Amino acid sequence: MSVAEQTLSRAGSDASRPRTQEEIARIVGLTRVTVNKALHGAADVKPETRERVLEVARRLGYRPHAGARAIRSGRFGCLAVLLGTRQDEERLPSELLGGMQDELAVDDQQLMISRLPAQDAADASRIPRILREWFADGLLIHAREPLPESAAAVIRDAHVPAVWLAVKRDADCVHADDFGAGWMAVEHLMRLGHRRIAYMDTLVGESELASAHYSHRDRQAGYSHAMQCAGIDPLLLRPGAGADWEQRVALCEALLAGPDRPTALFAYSVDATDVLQAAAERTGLRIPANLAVVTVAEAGAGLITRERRLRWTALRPPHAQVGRAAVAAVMRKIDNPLRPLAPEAIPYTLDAGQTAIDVSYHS
Amino acid sequence: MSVAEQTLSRAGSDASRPRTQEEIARIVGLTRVTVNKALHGAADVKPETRERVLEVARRLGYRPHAGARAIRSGRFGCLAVLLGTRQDEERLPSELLGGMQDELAVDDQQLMISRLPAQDAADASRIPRILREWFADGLLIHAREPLPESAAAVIRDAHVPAVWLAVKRDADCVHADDFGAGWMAVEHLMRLGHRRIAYMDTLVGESELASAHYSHRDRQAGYSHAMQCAGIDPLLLRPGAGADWEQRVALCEALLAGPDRPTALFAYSVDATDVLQAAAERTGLRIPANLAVVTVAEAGAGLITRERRLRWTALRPPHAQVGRAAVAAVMRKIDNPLRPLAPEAIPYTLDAGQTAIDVSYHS
DNA sequence: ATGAAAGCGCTAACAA
DNA sequence: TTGTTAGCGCTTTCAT
Repeated sequence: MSVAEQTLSRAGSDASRPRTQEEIARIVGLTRVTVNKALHGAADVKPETRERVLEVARRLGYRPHAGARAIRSGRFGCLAVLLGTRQDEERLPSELLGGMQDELAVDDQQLMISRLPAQDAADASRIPRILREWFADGLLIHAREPLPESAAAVIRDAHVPAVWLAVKRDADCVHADDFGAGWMAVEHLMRLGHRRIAYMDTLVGESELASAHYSHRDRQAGYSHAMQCAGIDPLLLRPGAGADWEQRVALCEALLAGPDRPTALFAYSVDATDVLQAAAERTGLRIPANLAVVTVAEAGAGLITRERRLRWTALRPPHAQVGRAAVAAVMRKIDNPLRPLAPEAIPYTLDAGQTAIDVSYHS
Repeated sequence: MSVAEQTLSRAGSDASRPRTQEEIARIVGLTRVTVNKALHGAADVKPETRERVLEVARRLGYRPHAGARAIRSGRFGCLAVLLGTRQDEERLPSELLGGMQDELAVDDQQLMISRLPAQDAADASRIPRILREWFADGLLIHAREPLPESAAAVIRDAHVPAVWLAVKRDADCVHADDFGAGWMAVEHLMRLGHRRIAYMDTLVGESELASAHYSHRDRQAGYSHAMQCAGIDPLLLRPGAGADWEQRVALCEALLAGPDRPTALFAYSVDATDVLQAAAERTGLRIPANLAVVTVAEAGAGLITRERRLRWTALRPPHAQVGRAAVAAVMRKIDNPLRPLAPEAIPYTLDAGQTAIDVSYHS
């Protein structure tokens, strides 16, 4: 197809058509090869020639074609995040994304985002292109629950270096250290002199625990381990998903009303602190004057408004670090695809906040 | 380079090496051409041959090389989101992402996510690859504030079809209808019989209004217009960014304590409702029994806990629709790059919630 | 029903 | 200092 024909067939779209080294070459009166060298700053191109080439390239808005590069180099310079379809999988915490971007920037890599089909897709056309085609050098899989078998199979068959996020596996995964979170919460509270420390998880009941996200088991395990190391019996509150608001508050209330009530509590999530706040109010207890509270919460979580706009004492999920580590892991896996990577557990960080004070200040 | 050498130089990485039609052809004993046809289900390939090809392709984990495709077709089948670096630009609301993905799925397109460099980057190497190379067919720019000039220039020079999100421009933009939001809030409250309706924006002061995000001006303008249409004077509360928490509450308190205090209030954001709640409590007013409140809030925003866990009466930002519309717009622009697209303003939706009741029920 | 030839844009090796 | 040749993986056109 001649240039004239090209221009004709894409009438009007001229400005946004990719310019090629060939085009530059024609204008400057050189060959593609010399143009290429000039663009790459090769030593054996006359400086003056180089200038002319760069000038024309700039004028034309020339940009190298990533597809052509990918063919030659064997690398796209691009990773892909694969999102699950459950609500907590579909949403990518912005700090996680930020952490990924930070690490990606180190190697000047790009990021694609793709979503797994909602229904278990036997229908091949609904599988995202990122899995059907060779488009990214590696995969970051963000799915807290096991993937539908069809999807898992496609990923296996694609033979792409992949690392899993927020999941515990034998290898090739990066996740937050939830056992450590439980331990840290107890450690912090014990340093403040607390001994009777309870643990509450309002999201997952005892019966669903085995099949729930690992963090529910691990935070509790970390908590229990720390308690037992101190020679104290764990005190677990797990209303279960079946319990409604009133039942949950009542259960919590019963705990707080008892004679040897806990002086401190570690909450799985802010969801639990809502229940706790309601129960505390009913029993006339105040946070933190009568009850120390440590929870797990994003930095953006609300204040505890009931009292005096206090900031929660909280363990912050290490989203950014998980993102960075995961990207770094895939990059390593791209260089050496066959070697399994040891799982990485990234520690939470403690925000001392204002809802856990020394037990000696309790009234 | 021979196949043997290739295998050697990438020793160990064999499983994750892209397989080519050439490889399939060698195994099946055909040419690339026939293999290609078979893979595309061409009519002139013997069904039995086709089967053999597909079988080998599956066994090898063959996936077409997106780069090669892009070269031939002139399309990557991929859009890119460009994020600004301010905090509210860097974070992509998950519903916005979801909406984009929904629309992208229609045309089986991929999505890349890239970030503009933090400092105004004269340093060309810090410009994201998505702008330096030809990698995406179109751009979605998510930047509430004007971009640094260097970045804007690069985008212009790249000659990529681009649509702007959450910004008002003469053309090629998709944003929420904030004027409409102001209007809707007043309309809803007036239907409930309210007349004395105040407006409060705690984030941006009078002096910064002109340079702030358009939504601050538009929501107020929509509110004011609706009030004036009803023949009522607008009642504006805009403490300004300089005011601290106490000053903001005090200002609000003064308003609520007055003799002809408003019976309803429209808040720019939940930030304002925090102030409002504090002021209401001090003046002994209850929401919604004595004061109707409409705010703008994400679906995930907290409940108003102070009273009885009520859900805010709120205008929901149409993130998903904005995402869909923006993607659809870029796709149109890719087909016809020169033609400017008329700006699209997507309406908010009202969640009736529980914090605005009929004025006749007020006590 | 199958294949030969050509070309997309880029680049490395090797002349000239 | 510049150019020739070749090839990456895929696809279209035109033989055979």
